[in-house]
Amino acid sequence: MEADAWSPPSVLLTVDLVILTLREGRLCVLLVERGEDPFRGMPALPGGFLSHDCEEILDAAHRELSEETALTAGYVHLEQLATYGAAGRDPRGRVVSVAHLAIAPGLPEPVAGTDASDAAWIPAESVLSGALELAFDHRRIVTDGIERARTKIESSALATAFCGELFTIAELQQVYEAVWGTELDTRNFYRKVQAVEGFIVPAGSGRKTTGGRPARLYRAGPTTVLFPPLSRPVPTAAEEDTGEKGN
Amino acid sequence: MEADAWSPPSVLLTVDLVILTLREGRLCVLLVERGEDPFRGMPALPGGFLSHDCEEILDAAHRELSEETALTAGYVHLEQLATYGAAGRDPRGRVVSVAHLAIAPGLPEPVAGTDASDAAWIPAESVLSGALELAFDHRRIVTDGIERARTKIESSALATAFCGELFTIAELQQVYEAVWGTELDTRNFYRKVQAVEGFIVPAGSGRKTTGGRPARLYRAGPTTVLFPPLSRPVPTAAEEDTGEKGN
DNA sequence: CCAAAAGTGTTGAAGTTACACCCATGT
DNA sequence: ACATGGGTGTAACTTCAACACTTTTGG
Repeated sequence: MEADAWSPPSVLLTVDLVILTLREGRLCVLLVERGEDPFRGMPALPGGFLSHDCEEILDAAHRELSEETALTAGYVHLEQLATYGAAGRDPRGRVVSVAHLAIAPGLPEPVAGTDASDAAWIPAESVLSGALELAFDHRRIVTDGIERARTKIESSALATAFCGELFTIAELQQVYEAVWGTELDTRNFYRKVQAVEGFIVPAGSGRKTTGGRPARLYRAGPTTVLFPPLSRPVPTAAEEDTGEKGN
Repeated sequence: MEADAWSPPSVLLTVDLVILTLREGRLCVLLVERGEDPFRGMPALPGGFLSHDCEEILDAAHRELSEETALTAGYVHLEQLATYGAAGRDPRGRVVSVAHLAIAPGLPEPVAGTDASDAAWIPAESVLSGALELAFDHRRIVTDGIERARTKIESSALATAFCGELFTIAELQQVYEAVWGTELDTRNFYRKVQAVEGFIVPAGSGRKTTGGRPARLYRAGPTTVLFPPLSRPVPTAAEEDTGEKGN
């Protein structure tokens, strides 16, 4: 844009993934232990450089996702989160990272990663509270990702991405409770969710497991925008610890 | 992350700006006519490459903003929007753009840009409707930026960024009506806005201009999150033209 | 006095919360 | 039968849209 002889600086581009899931009713994020030199041995988000010159950013995120989890790509929600490019964030030089948010149904396996030295599901609160130190600016990225999820499940069908193909309303409620860190009234939730046209649609039969009356099964419906939205309960007074309510 | 000899591909990084304002009650976006070769002569978003190796992305956005508008930097809202990096989006090579959203109070001057060949405020609907063809993927970026503004004024104090330091409630209402493309009830809006603690705070005296009872003046308050939110009226039936309601 | 815009009161409809209650299954 | 969780009804309360009405200015 200035003189002809001037040439613009180039940067290295990475994608990082905030992969969220529910394990035993708790919101968890996938972290890997870094095997390479900057921040070696420290937990970090899965991610990496673009693999070749013309790889699409979203494709790169999908590639990293399948490298880190054994997920049949169709059933995972993946969206761009934000871009982090502070000059000093990576000691190797100017590295700009396009962070993505992925939501996966609860994988039973702890996921022994193909690529990374070690991968593990870490409870979100461990990261939010600052108890666990992450490499680079990854704590900030996780915080932003969780905040995105928290606001987005209010008005979009994102919460169903935490469930498998078939789920009960109680399971869906657990998603909301885990992500928001609140408790909801089972009976009101039941109707509120069903009142949203096309959010969830019934599937055939019921199942029981938990030892009461068997619950009906649903699958995600065509609706992506929830109306009316499921609004997060207001924090009644001074209750703002690390995401959990006064326990 | 793979072999030691492999070196990751690098990309060129630009920032692009979706600068929104209100002019005569209409939502407008600032576009420049490109003077350089790719898409020369076509309208495009203001923006450009990072100026030097270690320039912060947000700083670059601020720099482009002040190059294009004569705004006293303190009074402009600026936030990251999203990153666009499709492989074929720029014929010059792999150029990744971090788009930003800026909200400015209505500038009276048509802004003869310092840097660009020509700059003009274009009504948002001209871009949304597709009537005007933009360079690169800039139409998409403008669409995303407007959508962001539309949803964000519901639950954040962003709308005040469209007004000057002092404004009347009627002026604030015009912001909502222009951005959403709907009409609102003056009297309900009046109370709803004041019911949000710390959203707007009164300033000294009143002014009249429009020839009725003079209105009280307000300034933006400390609150950034609006509770309860100002919810966008539901589209009653089949009314979804290009952002305007059936006129 | 009249027009025009600011600001206030009120009412009926709709939504939300809280909780009592019934239903269907395993043991 | 009874414990356990699924699902239904409903009354009290809150919020909201709609619109009549009063206030304050300029001409």
